[in-house]
Amino acid sequence: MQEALQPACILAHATMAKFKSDFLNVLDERGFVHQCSDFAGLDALAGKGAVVAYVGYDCTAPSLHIGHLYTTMMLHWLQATGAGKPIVLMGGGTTRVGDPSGKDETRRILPIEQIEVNKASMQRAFAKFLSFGTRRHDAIMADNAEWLTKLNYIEMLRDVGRHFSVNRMLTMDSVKLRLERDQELSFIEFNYMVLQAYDFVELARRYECNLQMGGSDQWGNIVTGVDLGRRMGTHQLYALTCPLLTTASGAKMGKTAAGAVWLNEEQLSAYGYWQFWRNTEDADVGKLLKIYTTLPLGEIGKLAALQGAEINEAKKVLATEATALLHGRDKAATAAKTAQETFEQGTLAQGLPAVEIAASELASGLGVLSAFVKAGLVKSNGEARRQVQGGGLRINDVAVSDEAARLTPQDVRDGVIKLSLGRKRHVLLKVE
RNA sequence: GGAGGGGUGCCCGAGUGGCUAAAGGGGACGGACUGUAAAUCCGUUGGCUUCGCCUACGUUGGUUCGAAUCCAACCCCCUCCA
Repeated sequence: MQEALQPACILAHATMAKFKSDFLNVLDERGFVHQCSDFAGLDALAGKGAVVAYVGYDCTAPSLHIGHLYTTMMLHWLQATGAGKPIVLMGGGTTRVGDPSGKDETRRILPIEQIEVNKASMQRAFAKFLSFGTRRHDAIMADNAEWLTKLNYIEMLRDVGRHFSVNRMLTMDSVKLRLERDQELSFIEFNYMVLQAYDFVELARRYECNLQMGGSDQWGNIVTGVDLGRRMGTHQLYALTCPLLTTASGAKMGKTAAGAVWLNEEQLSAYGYWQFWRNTEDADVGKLLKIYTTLPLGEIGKLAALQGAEINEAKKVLATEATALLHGRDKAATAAKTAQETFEQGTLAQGLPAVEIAASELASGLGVLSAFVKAGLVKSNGEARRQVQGGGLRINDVAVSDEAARLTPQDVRDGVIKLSLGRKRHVLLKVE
């Protein structure tokens, strides 16, 4: 991962390609490849445009986040390089069971209604990155609830269960870790990999799917599916995983003060999304440009090579390009403009997130503490009070020193009052 | 079913009757320094109408002037035995 950031390596691809197919070359050069069950075999399929690849997404939240987007971009390149057909598999069935991979604790079992709500809401983002339809390489969407919920237990055990060795399952990382740490692994979770393996076979039969992609923590589950396919007589199946994404300083990618970096606008505004990318660490810019934008590698190489403060330009490109892919060029440009006005010119940007308040509320004098709570910048008056003591709150760019102060109509500038927490987080109070 | 160990704040983890809104660490947030970066240093980290009050140490009761700390019952987890 680190080496991939060196300009020399980025340029290397121009002279000698590692694979025959554009698909694998692009994935490899852009940092999507961790492990593959058979590079040569997959390369040949890709070369013929005969790959049918799926990625499964469990419906555990109301929106996709940038962790999911990593693998969605693999499907994107599958389509973009003409290597094959993407299948988005919604885990309407598997989410009812819960994947233990990479988790220390048993996942809360979600109510079915919740899963359905999440599924509907998560699905929306895919169309931004994949083109769906009925032609050969058009993406399709499937839901494993369709077949998993109809399974009959005894039949399942006889047809599928007999191909699984418990001895081997116990050696898989997802299981082994729990056992070694004396952590509970319930039977329902233990069955997750069986269902995921079966999904692969089912997709192979229904749609001639021949490749499953996923994060490196899915390797065990995926190759179990490849194996099951062989035993159950499908065509040859392949496994391909991408590396675990961490920031250069070792933290998990994709967390902000407000939680995960969501793709749906209801969870995170286009401006908030832009800001996330703008605030990445220097050392990650090249890596993220390759994964989350579709800019040509040559251009990325130049941007990532910028030194010192100049790398900020690369971060702006990253933010705008990544936001444009998801929310469109216009919203990305607006977010960039809002950021420029706010941070570079220090002027009042109307594009900042806004919260409405009634004029009457202001007329009678609104306490600063509750104003910040209303704006959603702090959770309680107590937190606001502490932030005042630490010098973290500003009104119209002037630090708040008196926690008993009140906002009045005199504080309104151009119809709004600008509240800030720290240097970066701003909310406008819009007077109705 | 029997014996033992354990359940503490976002997480880990100290704490065996008042000095405990609870040590220490992690994480998170804020400040300083910067480049809306990293690293570093400093501060904050239950709620409220904040010199005070309220709610908190698995649950429910009890002892006591006073309990996270003692007692009882119950729930859950772990280990060994059956």
